[in-house]
Amino acid sequence: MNPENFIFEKAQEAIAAIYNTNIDSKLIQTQATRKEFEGDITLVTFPLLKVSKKSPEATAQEVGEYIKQHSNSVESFNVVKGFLNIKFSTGFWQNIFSDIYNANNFGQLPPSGKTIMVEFSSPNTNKPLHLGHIRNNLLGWSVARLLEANGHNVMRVNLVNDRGIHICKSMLAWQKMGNGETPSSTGIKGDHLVGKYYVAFNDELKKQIKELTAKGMPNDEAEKQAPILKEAQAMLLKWEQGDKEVVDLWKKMNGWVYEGFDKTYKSLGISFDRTYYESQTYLLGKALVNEGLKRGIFEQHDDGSVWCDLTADGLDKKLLLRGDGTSVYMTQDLGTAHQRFNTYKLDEHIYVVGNEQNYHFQVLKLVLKKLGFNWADSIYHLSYGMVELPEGKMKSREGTVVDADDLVQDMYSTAKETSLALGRLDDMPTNEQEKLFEMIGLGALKYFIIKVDPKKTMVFDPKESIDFNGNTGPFIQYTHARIKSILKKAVDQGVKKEVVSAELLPKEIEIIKLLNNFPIKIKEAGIDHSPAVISSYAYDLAKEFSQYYHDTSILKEENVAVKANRLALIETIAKVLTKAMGILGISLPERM
RNA sequence: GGUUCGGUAGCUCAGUUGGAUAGAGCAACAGAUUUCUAAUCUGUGGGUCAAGGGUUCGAAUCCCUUCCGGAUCACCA
Repeated sequence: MNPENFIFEKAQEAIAAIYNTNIDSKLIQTQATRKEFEGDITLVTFPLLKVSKKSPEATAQEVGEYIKQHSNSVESFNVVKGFLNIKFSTGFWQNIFSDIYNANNFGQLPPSGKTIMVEFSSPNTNKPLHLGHIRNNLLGWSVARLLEANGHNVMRVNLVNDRGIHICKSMLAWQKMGNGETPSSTGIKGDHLVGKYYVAFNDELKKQIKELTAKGMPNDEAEKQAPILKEAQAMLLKWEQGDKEVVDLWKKMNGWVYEGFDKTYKSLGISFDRTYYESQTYLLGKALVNEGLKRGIFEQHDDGSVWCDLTADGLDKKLLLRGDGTSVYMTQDLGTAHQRFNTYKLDEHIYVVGNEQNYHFQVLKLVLKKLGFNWADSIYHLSYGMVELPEGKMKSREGTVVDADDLVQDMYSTAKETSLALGRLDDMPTNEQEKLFEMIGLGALKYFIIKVDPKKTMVFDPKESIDFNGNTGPFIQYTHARIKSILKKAVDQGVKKEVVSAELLPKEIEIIKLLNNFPIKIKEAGIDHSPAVISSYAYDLAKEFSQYYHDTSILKEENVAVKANRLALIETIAKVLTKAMGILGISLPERM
């Protein structure tokens, strides 16, 4: 029995008995008792005054007395202003503790039967991943884990933007000045090599624009007339016509990029159930639009282009098909959403995409709704803010973009340095050490990013994120490792661990409360799609343990029963921490 | 300008359906340790919750206005 449920029932019972009336269950408001007062849970009596027709204090007193008399789980109660603080008996907490200790896979909610698709990452194949992508990937990944903990069947998908003018830019630059360079001939990672030529293209473009304006051409005209841009556009046309030479080059260079991406994903601990490519999906949605046009939902302009009028909904008119019949971004997204909901019978579809596309998703849902698809309401845009550096925004032009691979490497090096300096890993084989440094470095990075509310613009300070103290991933990892080590020692000593009916310290009750909250937190976080809830929970739990351990050196305890109880408690903490760390993606290798 | 999301300690961030004296970490200062891993723990200082008004027993939280910042408003994706 949960404390909340208990009070909920008892309070209703009490009010029915004392005031002879049934009240709306919404009026029963509980909260955890604040630390400065005695008690475990608090009933707020202000909403009850209408029924009791008495002062807050008197009402609290009456309800408290009733509950105390009619339950042996309540040890005592006190009244402060309008707040009724109730303290449970030790036995009550022991029961809860015992239930959690014996539960299998605590924190894993029962199967919901729902299938949820999470689309995230969605890179372009013309340049390597950077810090912004990292936020996207980490969010997508942990939301997927979180939803799995909620019992849903989750599909992780990636939609790679592998076509379009920007890809042709890299291709053209490589053709012109690449001298046949390949990742293997240069030793450069494929995505970085292609990115290099994307930059080269832009440099050349800038140069040509400058030359044209020097000859007297207006700037905006020059931007359109630059020969290299014309060439890129011609290349795109050739690609669309299936020109063999262009398509082969496209395949070759994209192949390099995919190899590079695979490495980056692997280093982040991320994978997908399915990868979609825009080159294969960009024609989807046309039929949908044409059907909508036939049904009079959309309108056609004189040039043949098709639009959806959303002005009645406070938005603008949105283009769905160009005059020449070719599709735009929106067309494709309409089509892929339709296809995915049909194929996989999705109950929900989450898109992890930056907040610069808020408008796009607003329109997407609205247009689908207009087409009569009720599942449009099951689309959720998990929108996240930009990542900035302490010195300001990242700007590719100024070279202040933080590259994903560099960052992961940096985190690894720092983790290694710090860990080795402590000199406790001397007996660990080198390959295990490497694995460990990876997870610590990555744990720092992941936790630092996930703990921030997604919709906020965040500042990423590399120095702060690799701190190992305080509210950080490594602190949680370390605490977890510490508990494991204590438990191992206990096993070596042949000490028992079991839940026994011993007296509980206040700190222990606090920990049991926290543990008991875990499934509630999972559910709450799942509804909001917010893994940040889990990160702060994990930190609280780790911190509680640290304080607890500091106060009660467990292995030194002489009373056998108390010792067994304490070991059972910290084993439960480890269990919950393991689950939480799994959701955050910061689990350590077993050995540690 | 329209739409939209933010603004909480010096810095980075929490803050539950509106509840009691708004919390962590970092940084600063002062302490603790016969421990399993000190990557720890305790304490101190630090706040006009952007500003003003409203709703009510009660507001960082809900409503309105203003100020500041981001994003967006393409036949790009």
